[in-house]
Amino acid sequence: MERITQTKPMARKDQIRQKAQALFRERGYRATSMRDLAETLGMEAASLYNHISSKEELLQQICFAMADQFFEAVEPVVASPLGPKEKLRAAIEAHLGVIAASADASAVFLHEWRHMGEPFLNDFKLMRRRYEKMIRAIVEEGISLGMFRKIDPSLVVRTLLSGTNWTYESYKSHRLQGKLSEQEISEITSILVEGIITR
Amino acid sequence: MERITQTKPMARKDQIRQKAQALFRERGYRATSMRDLAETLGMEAASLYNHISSKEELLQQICFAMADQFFEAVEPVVASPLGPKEKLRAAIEAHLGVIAASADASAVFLHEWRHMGEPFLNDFKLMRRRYEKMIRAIVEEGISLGMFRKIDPSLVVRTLLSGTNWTYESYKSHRLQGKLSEQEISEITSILVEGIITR
DNA sequence: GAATCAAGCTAACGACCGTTAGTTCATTTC
DNA sequence: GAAATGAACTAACGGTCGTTAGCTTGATTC
Repeated sequence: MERITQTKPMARKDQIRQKAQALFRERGYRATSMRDLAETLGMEAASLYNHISSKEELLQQICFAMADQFFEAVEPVVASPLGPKEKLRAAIEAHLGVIAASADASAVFLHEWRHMGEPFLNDFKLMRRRYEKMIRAIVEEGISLGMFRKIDPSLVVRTLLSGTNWTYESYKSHRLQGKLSEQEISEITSILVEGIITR
Repeated sequence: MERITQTKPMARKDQIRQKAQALFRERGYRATSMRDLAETLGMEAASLYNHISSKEELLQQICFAMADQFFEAVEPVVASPLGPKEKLRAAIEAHLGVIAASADASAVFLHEWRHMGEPFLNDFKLMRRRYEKMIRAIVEEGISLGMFRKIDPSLVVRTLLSGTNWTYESYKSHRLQGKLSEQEISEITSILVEGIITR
């Protein structure tokens, strides 16, 4: 029988990562100690190092895994044949969908990335610039077709993305409370997109 | 001759507060040590305690001073006789003006408040709720007059405020670079407000 | 010119930090 | 059943943290 690699071996590490996401989100990376993290997992701090190699590795994996998720959700939208208005709307809904699917990790991605060391920090900044550039391209196309108002596209993109960045607050880990409905996600998108459409 | 109280005595403490704002913003509260702060001021960490009583006192004063500034800027707008649309626009421009005037402290206000201890933390949360309620009243009035789209007002307010919260990034301390112009502030406001107006 | 005082200094405290070393023990593998 | 492995443990390391105590010094006050 062939070996099915890493079905159970990964389980414990994933538990650690999940708790780390929750704690890094709630208290911040620097204010979360390895002893705190271990305690929520019912183990000693030193035991964590059977599964991970450092605290910062946890942060890196959380941040870059989320980056991948955002790209995987938005890139297909950008490549689609939609018009600028529908494309921008779909891109923002995709962005919001990723946050909704991984609220804890998204909060870490949005606020704790700066505590990574080099060279990861620089990689992260470059990645984020690439992400904004991708969305900016939609805005620029919309402007050149006269469908969007003539406003500095990078200013527009920052305002759009920033306007979505509170939404993870609606998803307290493990709880149903406050979860945003499909309609609410659609409304947030609408507020942001309608603001830049020519009338 | 009458004593003019605290013209120079406050100078050093204000220097400390200003450097603390810059460091707390750049590195985060927990990642900034009192020794870091002292070094940027050319003194030893212990000497700071001739002027302040604790690290957390610095954070509290920064956060609550900014809260005062936001209220002082926006409350007159709310009390004014403007219609909902103009009132909301003026409120957001006032909010952006406060951020522009104190970028470092605004960044701390927006991101580092959670590191305050009780009871200050709870006071802060109540204050913020009051601020959002104040702006929500404008939105609710606009909706009831049919001038704004029928969208959950607290969702609207969170999106509006969140959409402004990236702007401090344009103001690197002590540098002219990237400063937002009056027109850009007006454009950001326009994006956000136009998105909720009925058409 | 003596006294006061603001504002710096050095030294150090106890607490906590991330991490390593070495051990134990149950489970899995051959 | 012996050997190997995974995953936990205890103990401890060197470092940094916020903060305090006590001292020095130069300027100000009376």
